[in-house]
Amino acid sequence: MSSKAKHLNWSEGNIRDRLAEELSDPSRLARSDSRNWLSPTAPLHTYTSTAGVAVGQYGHATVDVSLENSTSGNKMSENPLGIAGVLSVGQGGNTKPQSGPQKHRRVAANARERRRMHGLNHAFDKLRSVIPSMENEKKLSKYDTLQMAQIYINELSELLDGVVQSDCRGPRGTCMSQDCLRRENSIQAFSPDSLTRTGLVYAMEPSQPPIHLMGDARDAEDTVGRLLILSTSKSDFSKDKNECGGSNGSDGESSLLSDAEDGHGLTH
DNA sequence: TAGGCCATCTGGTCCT
DNA sequence: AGGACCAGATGGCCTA
Repeated sequence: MSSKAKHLNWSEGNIRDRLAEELSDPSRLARSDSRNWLSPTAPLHTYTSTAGVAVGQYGHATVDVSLENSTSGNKMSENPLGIAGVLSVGQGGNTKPQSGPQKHRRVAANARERRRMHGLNHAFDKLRSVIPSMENEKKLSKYDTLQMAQIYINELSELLDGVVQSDCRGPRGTCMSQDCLRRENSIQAFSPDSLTRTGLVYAMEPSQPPIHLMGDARDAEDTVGRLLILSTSKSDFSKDKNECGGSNGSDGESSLLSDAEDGHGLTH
């Protein structure tokens, strides 16, 4: 099994174990609170490039990477000409020569863009850190991270719904609106097609009818309980991703649109 | 060696 | 005007 496929070896038990772990230690939950991530008092983090080179320290919105220090593991920045030198060469190829002020603005814009992307990568790292995954595994790609997060969140929602339901089993009509809406959304993300898209296959008892839950009054817990998330081969995963419209979803708009049209794409 | 993933540069657009 | 955001282009690294 490939490393990526092993990443996808999620089971309900895996996720529930992870959740139980989180619940058993309130401090972990606090650390996992996304509101804390956005706190201006968040500690500085050292961003480490894929080559293991620290390229800057930043707390959210207070990133400060000087042009001189903004080297990274990427070979681009190892150009002896430095960042400014690369400018004249131009990544895009047909870069017009720029005069002093223009060049300075471009250099500043490049630095801002780098910081922005580093912040984005840091956010991805934070997201990866709260997603259950196999130990000593290769890092999830960005695309995989988003897919996994979606599944994880939906699973947590299901668990939460289970807890809430056991606590407040009132008259059917009283807790329908919000709760049921959320459950429908959760189940929607677990539809067979969405699992296939994320490289997960589903299995259910052969006697059970196909799952098309949107607008269906089928009991959520019963249905989710019949879902068994299995690992799949990387080739299947790649194929599915291709069918989804891109190798890594970087064609974003089109693939997301097609997902949305199907009714179970990434929720925005 | 091809394909996947990523970092970076770049120019355009939108927003404040 | 300047910054944030976005998508396209490019090239490097890694793996099957």
